[in-house]
Amino acid sequence: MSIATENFIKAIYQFGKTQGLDTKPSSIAKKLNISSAAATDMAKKLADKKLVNYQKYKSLLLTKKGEELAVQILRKHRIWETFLFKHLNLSLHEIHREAELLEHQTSDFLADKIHEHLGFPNFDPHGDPIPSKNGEIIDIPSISLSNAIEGKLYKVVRLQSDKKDFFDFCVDNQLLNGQIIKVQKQMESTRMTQIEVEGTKLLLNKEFTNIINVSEYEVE
Amino acid sequence: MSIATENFIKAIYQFGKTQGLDTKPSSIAKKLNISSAAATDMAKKLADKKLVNYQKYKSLLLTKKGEELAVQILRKHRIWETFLFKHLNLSLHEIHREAELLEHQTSDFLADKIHEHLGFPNFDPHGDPIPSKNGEIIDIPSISLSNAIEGKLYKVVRLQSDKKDFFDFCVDNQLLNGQIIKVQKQMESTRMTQIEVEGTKLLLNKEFTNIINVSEYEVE
DNA sequence: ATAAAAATTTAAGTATACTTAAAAAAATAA
DNA sequence: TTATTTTTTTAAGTATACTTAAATTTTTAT
Repeated sequence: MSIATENFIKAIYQFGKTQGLDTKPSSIAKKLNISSAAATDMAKKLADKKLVNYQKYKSLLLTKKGEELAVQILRKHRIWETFLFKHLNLSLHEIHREAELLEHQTSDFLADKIHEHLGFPNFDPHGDPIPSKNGEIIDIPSISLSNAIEGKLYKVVRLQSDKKDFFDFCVDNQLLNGQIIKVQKQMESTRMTQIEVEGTKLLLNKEFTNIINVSEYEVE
Repeated sequence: MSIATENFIKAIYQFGKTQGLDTKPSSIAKKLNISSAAATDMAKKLADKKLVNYQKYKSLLLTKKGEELAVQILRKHRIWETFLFKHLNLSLHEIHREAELLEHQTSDFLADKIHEHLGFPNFDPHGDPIPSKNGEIIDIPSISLSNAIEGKLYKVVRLQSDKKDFFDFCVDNQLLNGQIIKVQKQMESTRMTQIEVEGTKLLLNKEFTNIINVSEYEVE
């Protein structure tokens, strides 16, 4: 499978499955920086290969085969991220950038070796689950910080972004995986969220809160 | 630079520089499992990009720019090999296979990080030098085992092959980098070499001795 | 419901990286 | 030295992965 194909399949999977976004060819095109025409073209080719169900003017759907492929690419991506973070001390932003390249040239054999070397982790440094060899994905229920309830305590469980600015801000403000935070105010009109992290007040806009996933924190 | 381009440039470099072999398009084609026509085609394109000097019916020569590119790919290859050998315990055969893929998707940034993590080694597990960032290559003078002199002691300094059978044989017989061996007989007619390794006599044909490089061992 | 706007697809064309088959040049052998 | 063999190149064609521009379909707004 070519790199272009893998990235296309991956984009459909991520938009559809994990982000609940539209998977029309044009949406995928935007994500991959190619023209809509190129995306339609690719969609048809992938339909020939039974990786995608394609119907004119409709959203793209992965077949079972297509989804299995996507999950294995994701597995390699997240194994690399975990490795680069733990052993080479790269930042959350850097690991994504490098894993994005390496994932396409990683044999199943090598992915398994690295996973073993890491001690078979189930989550990557972003808090995203590492799919198993047979494609199982552990789901830790979490909600977007933008939907959290005022006054409650939450634990940060996922930081889903590939933007350097975002990660720099998170690191600077201790907004990292596992961190306990308190949601102080959800401001409906401005769609901003006020939280408290280690005694510091932070006012976050929706761009940020959409990307931070949290789970309710039960005080023992 | 595409993967095809990188592999082409690398093949010219290795045939010409380190193996003293012919670098006509057809030789490169054989190595890369493509047709001669495709190789001629590629040679012209690389000439346009000033990576190769191309003259009809002549051997291919890398320009300065082409050689610099080849050396940096080699650097990434050997950094990966060293890493996969040291940290993931892959065999000499496996590291080559995986590095062959990873080298093309490795940023300069990542290569440097891995190199640093390894403690800036100068040689890979095959005994081949890791080029520096500015392209310098340490040359340890060595000769092919096929040219070694009867009765003398030698140290194995390089195992240059990418074949599993070869490495399995070397491992089984302690023919590894750093190993001290004694050359007992060079048989002119059959072109075989008899050596002694840790008390065991081995009779090696030219296919093997060509690939094993040794340097004279001075007894203290 | 229909016209205008927006999105999507089709069509035509390009670059890369190949293929096979033919033509041309170089190497070799009588 | 000339003919034959071998090698290399050229020519024509294919698949992938794109592009822009035109045509078509869908969506939205009135």
